[in-house]
Amino acid sequence: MKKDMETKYNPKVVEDRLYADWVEKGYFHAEADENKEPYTIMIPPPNITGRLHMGHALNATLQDVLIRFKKLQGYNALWMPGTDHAAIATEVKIVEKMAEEGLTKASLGRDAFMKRAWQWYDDVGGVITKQFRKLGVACDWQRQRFTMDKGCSDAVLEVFVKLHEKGLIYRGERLVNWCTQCKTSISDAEVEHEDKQSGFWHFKYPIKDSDEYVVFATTRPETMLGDVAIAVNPSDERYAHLVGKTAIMPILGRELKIVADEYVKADFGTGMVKVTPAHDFNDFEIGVRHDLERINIMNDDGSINEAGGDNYAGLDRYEARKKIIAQMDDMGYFVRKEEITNAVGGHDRCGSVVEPLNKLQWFVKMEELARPALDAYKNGDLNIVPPRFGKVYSHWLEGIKDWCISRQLWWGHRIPAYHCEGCEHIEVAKIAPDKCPKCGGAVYQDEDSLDTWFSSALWPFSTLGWPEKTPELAHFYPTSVLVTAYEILFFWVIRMAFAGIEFMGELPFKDVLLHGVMRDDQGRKMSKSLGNGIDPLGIIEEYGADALRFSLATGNSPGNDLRFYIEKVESSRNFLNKIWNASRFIMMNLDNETAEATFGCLPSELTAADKWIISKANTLAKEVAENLDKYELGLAADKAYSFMWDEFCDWYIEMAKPRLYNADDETRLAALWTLQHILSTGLRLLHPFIPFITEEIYTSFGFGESILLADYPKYQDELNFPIEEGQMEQIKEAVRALRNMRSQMNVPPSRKAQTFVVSTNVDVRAVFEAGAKYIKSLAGANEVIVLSEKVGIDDNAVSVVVPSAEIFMPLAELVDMEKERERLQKEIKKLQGEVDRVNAKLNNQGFIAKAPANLVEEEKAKAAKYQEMLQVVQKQLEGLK
RNA sequence: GGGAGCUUAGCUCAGCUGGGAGAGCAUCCGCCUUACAAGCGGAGGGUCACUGGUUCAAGUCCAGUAGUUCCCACCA
Repeated sequence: MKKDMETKYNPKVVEDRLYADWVEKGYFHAEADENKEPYTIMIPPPNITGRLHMGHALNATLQDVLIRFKKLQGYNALWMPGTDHAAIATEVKIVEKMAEEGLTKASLGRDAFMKRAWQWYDDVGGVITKQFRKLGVACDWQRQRFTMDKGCSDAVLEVFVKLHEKGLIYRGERLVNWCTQCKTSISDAEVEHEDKQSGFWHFKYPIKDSDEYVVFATTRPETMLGDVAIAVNPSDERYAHLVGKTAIMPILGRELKIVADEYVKADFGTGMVKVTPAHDFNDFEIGVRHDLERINIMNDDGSINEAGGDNYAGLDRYEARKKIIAQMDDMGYFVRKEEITNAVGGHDRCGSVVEPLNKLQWFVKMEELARPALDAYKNGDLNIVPPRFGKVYSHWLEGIKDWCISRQLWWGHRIPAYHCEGCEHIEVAKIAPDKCPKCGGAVYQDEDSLDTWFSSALWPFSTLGWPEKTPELAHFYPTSVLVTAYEILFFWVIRMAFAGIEFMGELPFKDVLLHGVMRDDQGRKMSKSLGNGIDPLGIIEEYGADALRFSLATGNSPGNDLRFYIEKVESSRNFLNKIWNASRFIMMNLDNETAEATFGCLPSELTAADKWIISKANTLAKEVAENLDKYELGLAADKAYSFMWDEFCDWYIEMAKPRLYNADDETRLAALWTLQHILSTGLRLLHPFIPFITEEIYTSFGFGESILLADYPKYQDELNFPIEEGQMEQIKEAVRALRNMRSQMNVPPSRKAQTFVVSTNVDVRAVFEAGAKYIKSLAGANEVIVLSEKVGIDDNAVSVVVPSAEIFMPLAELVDMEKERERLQKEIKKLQGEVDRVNAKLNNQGFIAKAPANLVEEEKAKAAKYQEMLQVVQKQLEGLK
């Protein structure tokens, strides 16, 4: 059992070995078992194109803390891992790679492209999950899934067909957000609006058979090629006479209806709006109301098509813009240019400006699906942490528009719709029909694929086997908590919520824990484009996964962004080393015999110090578990940290030393027992945060086969020792006071002195008799004499006061009486401050009358205590004079 | 145009249901005390952005102001 331990903890030699061991022993694997209570987390599946970044590290750490915590608590804990096919992101990468070889999608063809894409998946799709393992995540890798694997794809088909049957999926011509670079439609959630400085060009169009003009302004002059009308507000008297007349778009000579529509604001701009139904969402609506033609003037790549006329066809949209301005100017129809800032939509993947284009696309009707997801939140069935994001959730659902789910991509789930070549019929089915069920004509599958979030929305149940009724699905669904960044709320959380309700009949998770995004040390969001990301793998290489994890889990609260500081990792590393060395110390003092002897149950000869630390650990266990259950991971970690370092290492271990070093001490075994008990408790409490080092130490001591098989510490009444806690606090206070005094008086640590404790209280004297050894070892006393009155003590001894006792340390030759007076005066000032503050409270009639009785009593006790201490110090000062 | 967050020690941040302001890092002083110098002991440092309100009591609850960050939004 006894092992030699290095003076410094070296994660490198530990982490990979332990992780392989955990996986091999199947500790992360969970089977459906109706006799156990499940605890389930579905990982937010990382993109297969991705590389591990700090955001993953944060996200994974939080989930791992929760999973390990619940596992130790005895739950049947399942953390389901997997990856996302990331339709656009992946396809873009593959296309880029192909371009290097001079290939294009068109030249390769769909089948060959897909073959290539799957090859790429086989080659690199597993990289990200390998990287996750370095973090120590307790994922059930046997159950790893991929959004495009057979099961998940079946679920996608099932959902598509079912929603279609219910009439919730439809195909229609609508304006969609179109990325001219990726040449696909994208959803509203994928558009990022950014305020940009933009030209605001004013033009006039002549009115037919009149010498009047309509004057309007636009930020996108190229869309004038698609103008079909001019609109004014119906109540705008200035233009009432124009309604019904016809304006002329001079470049194309097209006739434009002048219509009245409420959408137009009379007091903005000129009060006249050009209407381009095929290229603007509002104009589209106006067009519907007034039955206007939709003239599409743009190709998929953003260039102008033949509808724009011979002079413009083929020109890029921005070239066309310049040319139109110039031509309108030449023709005398340009009025002026202003500058305004307006929100320009860009594609969140490639950044290029999104064009609203009129396209035939597939949509999910959202209203009916959104309502129950909204109700679930309003009923309180969905607990969002922190709660403020609940408003964001409900606001988004309330204003939700139909979801454009078709993408003009090949990498993804191809839409299970089959078009008849003969009639107009479209057959939606899981299995491709041989021929058209209507007319018997040949059919071909729809070319489009689905938005990547369509499959992610099903993740909580598709990964458990749905639509099959598997035991896993019955046992592990709904999941316990979803942990993700608040950025993903719209994309994913909301869609999982309504998909879960629709297909499983209940929400896919009870709690949603939202965390912030990672920022660099200057507060900038870590991003690829800024190049300010810090590689978690590099940090792990240098400091270990535990240090990284601990630094991510502490000092942070849900929903708040987190700055990455290497100093914080270092301080976490130092903490690990502290635990390591404390363990090493205990190990050094154990031999085979004592280890065996101290292994049993609670020994009867526990001292006050033992009971004090046992009691503290007992309370800690309760608090840490409570914090974790409330997702206060940072608080939980902080508490465990300060207990292990400040209480256990700095006080208890130091107190145990004299007992350990004295072979004759009859409480020696009790100390060894307590050291191990506390160490074991602390390791188990900390294990969710720092799994590797805790496992390494736990097994080195032979506490068990694996800490993963251990029980989480539980609060036990019989381990609660309030009296001993009070006694030890008194000893600690005396030690602190003496140390403080010695430091202020510049007494070298090597200078030991006789120490007298004087108290009229017999119980207090007993406490100090028992605690004498601690005052000796911790406060530089070579002898401690406990007295009931001050006799036989050098008048020039320096003194400190603690509640109910006075302590003297004769340091004659070292003491500067002037300094001592100053010190005592300072002490008096401090105590006087306390007395004043407490008295102010007690003199407040409102406080006495309305504050809780126990609080008033406490304050009274404090008043008495400080008053007494103050008098004692004052007497000491007088004694010096 | 809506909505939300943040403002606490030099820096980065905690502070749960209101009851004597905390941590880490940094700074200063003293220590190679046989687990650990990635350490030990001690110290300094904050009118908790501002104003008002509720309360016996406010960093904490409410209202407003300022600065700052973010999200949503079709003002051409």
